Amino acid sequence: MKEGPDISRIAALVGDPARGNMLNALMDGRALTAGELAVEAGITKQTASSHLARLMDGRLIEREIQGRHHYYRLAGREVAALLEALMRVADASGTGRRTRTGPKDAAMRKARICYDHLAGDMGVALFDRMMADGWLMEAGGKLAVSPHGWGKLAVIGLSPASLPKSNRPECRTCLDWSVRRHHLAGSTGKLILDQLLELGWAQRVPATRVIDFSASGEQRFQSLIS
Amino acid sequence: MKEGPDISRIAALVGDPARGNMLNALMDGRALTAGELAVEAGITKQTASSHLARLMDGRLIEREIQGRHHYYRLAGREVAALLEALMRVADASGTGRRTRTGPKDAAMRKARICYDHLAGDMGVALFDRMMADGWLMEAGGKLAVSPHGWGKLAVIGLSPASLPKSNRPECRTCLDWSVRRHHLAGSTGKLILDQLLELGWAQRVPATRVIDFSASGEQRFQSLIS
DNA sequence: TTCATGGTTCGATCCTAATAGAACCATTCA
DNA sequence: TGAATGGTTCTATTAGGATCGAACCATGAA
Repeated sequence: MKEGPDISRIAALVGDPARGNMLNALMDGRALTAGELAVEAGITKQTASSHLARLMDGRLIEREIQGRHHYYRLAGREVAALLEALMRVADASGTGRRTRTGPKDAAMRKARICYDHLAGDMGVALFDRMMADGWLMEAGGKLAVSPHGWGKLAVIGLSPASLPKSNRPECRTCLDWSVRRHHLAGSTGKLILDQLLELGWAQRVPATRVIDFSASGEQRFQSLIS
Repeated sequence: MKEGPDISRIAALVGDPARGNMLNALMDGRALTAGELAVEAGITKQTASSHLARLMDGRLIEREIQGRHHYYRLAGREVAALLEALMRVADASGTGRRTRTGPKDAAMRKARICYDHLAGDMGVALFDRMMADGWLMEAGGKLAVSPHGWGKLAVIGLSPASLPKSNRPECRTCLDWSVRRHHLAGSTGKLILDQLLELGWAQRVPATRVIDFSASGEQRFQSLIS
């Protein structure tokens, strides 16, 4: 009776601290090399290689080989969503025992990248506004940006033509780890974040998932959603 | 460097097959005794007791003691959501290697209980209809049943007075493991499922999470959402 | 070719944690 | 009170897997 449900097979993969660190490092959607991931996890490259092979086997990550560099990335949104769900439970579980919320932690709660879209307080605030003001609409069982919504998004230079041609859902919701409410994911979520960075309203803090808004950028963002 | 992110601490708890089986058994929202969980996991009661202590420590489950019986249940919706997220990834990961979808599996995909609300094809179909036909509305940043929605729900004997007095969110969405789209959770989700069982349109299949609709029950359910 | 760099494979070691036997505690019932 | 049942604690055993040293393979540069 060593079979068990498949959920344990997956959970055990994330359950090792070294692999957890690796997956965490990949949460910003970028692809990292095996060596970088080894450093990230604080282990030697041999050990890292073994872990990466197991993660590949479990289809949690994907590999892209370029020359002698092997780049690894998360296998998809489902995996990112799983990691956020874990953080949410870990956050609830950890309260009361060691809630040492450092300064970087505060920045993470305010605004961060979640796979490829905006999360944290500001991500949730944006989504709230979109829902309350009818930026989104129901179309064929799926959620999409309404004409009114596109009118608003035109302010930051976006139009329906900006959407990539793919079968990826236009709008999705993603449950926020820190705020515990939904924010916007899907291709529109990615589109908006990309544009915020493009406009210089905010920038990524290297080696973290933090999104740092400039003073004027945050001001403009606030006026956009008010 | 044996610290690692907290996500690994939680994932490792689910990562053991015995604990995974236990949590899986608790996914139907009921509370089970330590002995029942031991049988469910195929281990002795001593071992089960040790596992349950660890799950308690990680705040994944809660205990309620009644006489000599110790009842365990999932600690909350977040935990149930985590397990569904795991199933979703496990499902995607497992395809291609052993997709032995048995008959019970088909029933699970059609209709099942997810913590305390309806999931599967029928749960998603209900939620789609609710969204498309304006059964829900935005109120103070939260989702709630609209007057029109209550009119529809009156058909199965529900009214706003049916809602329990609690601070639990009235409506929430839960990402469906099998269909990979949202279905309705929250107190309204529980309310509806309870009523469907009460009316005899469907019943639970013992020892599983399957919800079995009667022929006439399914027919009436379909006419409700069409 | 030769050397340096980035990754993987192999083998040996070591440590954690899952497991069950035995004993113990608490509650219910006769 | 004593017997039966449900759970927990303690202990020793055992197995799986995380780890790294060493060797090996592939790519790119000199």
